[in-house]
Order: sequence, then C-alpha cells, then structure tokens
Amino acid sequence: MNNIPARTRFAPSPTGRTHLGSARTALYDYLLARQTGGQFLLRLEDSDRKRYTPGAEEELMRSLRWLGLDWDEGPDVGGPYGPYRQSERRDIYLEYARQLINTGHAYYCFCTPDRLEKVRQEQIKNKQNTHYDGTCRRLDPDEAARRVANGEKHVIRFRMPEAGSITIQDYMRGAITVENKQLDDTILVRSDGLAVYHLAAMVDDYLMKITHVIRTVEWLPTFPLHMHIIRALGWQEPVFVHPSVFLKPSGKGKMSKRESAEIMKDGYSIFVGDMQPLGYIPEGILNWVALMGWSYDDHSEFFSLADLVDKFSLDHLNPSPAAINFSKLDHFNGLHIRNLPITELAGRVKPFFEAQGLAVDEARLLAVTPLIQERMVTLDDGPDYAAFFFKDEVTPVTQELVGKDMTPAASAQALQQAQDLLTGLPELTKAAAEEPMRQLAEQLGLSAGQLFGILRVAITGQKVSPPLFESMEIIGRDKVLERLRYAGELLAAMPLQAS
RNA sequence: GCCCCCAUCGUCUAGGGGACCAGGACGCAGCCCUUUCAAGGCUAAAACGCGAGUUCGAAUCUCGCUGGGGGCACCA
Repeated sequence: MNNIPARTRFAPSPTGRTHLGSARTALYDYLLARQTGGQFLLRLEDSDRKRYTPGAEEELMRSLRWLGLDWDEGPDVGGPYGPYRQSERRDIYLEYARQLINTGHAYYCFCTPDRLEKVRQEQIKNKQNTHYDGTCRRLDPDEAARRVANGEKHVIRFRMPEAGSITIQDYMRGAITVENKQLDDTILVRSDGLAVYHLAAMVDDYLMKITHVIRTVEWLPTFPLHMHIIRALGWQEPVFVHPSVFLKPSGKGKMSKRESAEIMKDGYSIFVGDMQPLGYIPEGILNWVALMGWSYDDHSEFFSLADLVDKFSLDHLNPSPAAINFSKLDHFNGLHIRNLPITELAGRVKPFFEAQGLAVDEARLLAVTPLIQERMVTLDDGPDYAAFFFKDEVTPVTQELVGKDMTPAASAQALQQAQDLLTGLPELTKAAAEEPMRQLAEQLGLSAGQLFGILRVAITGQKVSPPLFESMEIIGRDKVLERLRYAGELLAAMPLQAS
C-alpha cells in the first residue's frame, strides 16, 4: 500500500461480548494505523438504545486493551473529532439528513411500522422481494415538509435511483456492481430522530477523516447503499475492505450461542474476555487471529505485535471465510509463552498458582518457571506441572510408587537406597546427584527410567513433572528426604500381592 | 425466494497461464533425542469441488453447475 498516515476506526456496537472476529478487525485497523503513523480510533455505534447491553462497553475496552490494541481517539480518551459515541451525535446526523432531503436524495416518510409490515407480508405472499413500496417517495416535498412541521411522526428515507447500477470497490474483492433496483429506499433516520447505522457511520467516517474502513462481510450487502450516500453527499470515498467472518471449527456456519458454550467445555472460547482466565496470552491470540485471513510473503508465521505492525499489508488479505482452529491457537500460545523472558512469564503464571490457593514464593517461582516454560500451552498448565513446588506435602498414589515392571518390595528397596544416597551427598544439586543416582540404578539392575519414575512420584506426587534433578534442587534436600520417607511408608503399608 | 461474496490437504494458507506429479503451518502417524511430560529435529500420509470453454499449455482466465458464507428491520 502507500504510506500516507491512515486513520482507521474500530466501530462496534456495544450489544454483546467481544469476540475473536472483532479482535481481528480491530487488530487490522490498529496495524494499518500504526504502520503508517496514523491514528486508530474507537467509536461506539450505540444509536439503538434498545440493544444496549450493560457492561458490554467495559468488556470491549478491557479486551482491546488487554490485547494491547490501544486507540488514539475514543469515547474514554476523547480526541479532536468527538464525541465518539453515536448516541451523542444525533444532531450531527440530522444535519446531513436534511442536506440529503434538500438535494432530493432523501425524503420524509410517514408510513407506520404496521403498514410496512403488512406490505412486507403481502410481498412475501406474492413471492416478491421485500422492499419499501414507495408510497411517500411520491409525496410532494412541500406537503411533506408541512406535515413534518405539524409534528407528524416520520422517518427519513434514502431516495434510491430506480434505474441504473452502481459499481463499488472493495480493496480486497475488487469491483462489485449492483443494480439499483435491487436496492431499497432504506430508512436513514428513525422516527425518534436518531440516524441508523447507514447514515451515522458514513457521516462519522467522513467527519472523523477515516481513510480506511475495515469491517466484516455482513456489511457488503449494504455497501452499495453506503456508497450512494457518500456520493450523494459529495464526499471522498475511503478505502473499504470487508474481511470474511470466522466460521465455527467444523467450518459449517457461524458460531452460535449454544456452540460457544459447548466450546467452553473444552477450555476454549470465542470471547476475548474469557481468554485470560483460560490461560491464553495476547501475543498468542494476536498472532493466531492475524493469520486467519492474512499471510506474509515469506511464509513465516511467528509474529509479535511489533512484527505485525511492520509486516501487515492489506494486499495479502484472503477473502474466503476461515474456520476457527483452536489447536492452532494452542500452538501459537505455546510458542509465545516460550518466547517470554522468565521474569515476565513468572509474573503472568503467578495468578494461576494463587488461584489454586497456593502461597507463591517469588524466588522459588523464578527458579521453577524455566522448568515449566517449554511445557506450557496455556498459563493454567503451570500449576498442573508445578503446584508441588509450593505445597508443604505431597500425596502420591501408592500404586504409582511402584516402578515399572517392579514389585512394591523392590520399589521400596530402591527408594531406601536412593534416600541413603541423597543423604550422603555433600549437597543436593543436579550436578552432584544425577551421576551417582544413575550408578545406583545400574547397581540395582534397574533402568534410569524405573528408578527416576519412583522418585518422581515420591517427590512430586505426580507421574508427569518437570525434570527430576532440577526439581529436587529447588525443593531442597530436607523436603526431598521427607517426601521420600513418606513414600517409603506408603509402600511398606501396601499389601504384598498388590502390584 | 431474491441479491451479494467465496471456493487449494481435516483446518489456516502460498500460488494470479509454463518455475506445481502444487509449497508452508496446525493437527495426525512414525523415527531421533530423552528420567516422565514437553520442547526440538527428521520423515510420512494428506488438497486444486464438478463440467464446459479459451490456450501449444489452466490450480491460475471465462461461463455454467454445485457447495459454503453473508444479507434482505424504524439492529448494527
């Protein structure tokens, strides 16, 4: 693309939870603005009060900020083109609506919703396309103005040309031509005096000097209308891009409410607000979502937000709908976790340990973090691997203390020998303990895996854990010996024939 | 029903007439490494929806079909 500073906007309506698709749109907006040294704005399309959802706005802003997508202008931070909330821009829209009426591009309509509904039903019955029947379109403008002045309830409709066609440009999809007769005399201003999206968004984009409009395909059908409005007002057209929607993992259709609940059971979510508690990090999500519909020249796929700012381009967008693939999210999340500096990672996993009621010692956490870093896919995996580091005692399953292909007695003996060995060591470090322990295994005719397995369960209480010697070193000799003794007791109490 | 958009491995994608018996990534399988689990390395299986046409030559261009998606509100 060019490098004229882009002014982009993310303009959601605060009517529900912020999902992955919105995150991607916001990301692309953000990237374009940052890359070109322009501005990224947040605008709330809240003109329909009926659909207002308490808390949606807060979650939206929290989600975007958590992802690291900061806006330069918006309802909370202000800016030179405010207000950034459509409900507060009512008079502005009205002014342009009047302009459209004065130039003959719009007209007052006095039809009631009841009548409209009847017309619609009739059209459906006759297998016709549903559209406004044009009753008020033919009204004398002066008479209409009089009726409005008399306080008669009315809306304002766009006067769509009856013939001809319009050709519009989507940056990614190219030219799209639509017959005007397929388009309706859409309502621009409701009877309550508030503009609908079609007018409001165009006016806002114009006044806020938006250069690039990125919005999902659901706006493609009304794109011709939007362009008619822009042209009727004589404004310069911003660049429009309509990325496709995200499909559910099966690739069949959009994610429904029921299905997103289903997905939660597997530890996934399509809502940005759920991602943090699920253990996902912004870096992983951003990388993943960026690649659903965009790709980079050299086929590389690992990107930080800064990389994306550097490399993103509208020229490499893919218009086909993309199915959500959570295992790829896991992949990217793991990749970015491994890419985090230890102190940073430690800080991010800490809350997950605390959520389990564990008292987390900072120094110990710092020692433990490198051991779990390459094992974690999500941050909540941390306690699964390493909770035992922060517990006073550990309770192994007795059965698991029995070494592979071994009897309880042999296992107990091996355990005792290991205990003696560790006791006699000058210090308990990986360097000091590993070699002697391997020799012990050999003496006992055991594989390293057999012996280490027993010790692992005894010391960590789990069959899967970070590397044994590093773990012992962090836990400390006293505690290790104590756990070994306890494991020995468990084995001793085991019925002989069991194994 | 009508309008619009889209169509390459299971999934995300590269590709824009010959460089393609189609490349990468995730996942899956196997192997290596290895004290478990990972991580890492290597290998394998896996796709141009169908039919016409244009062309010496089509995954790539055109048309049709099929399939998928989106939209047809005083919602956004």
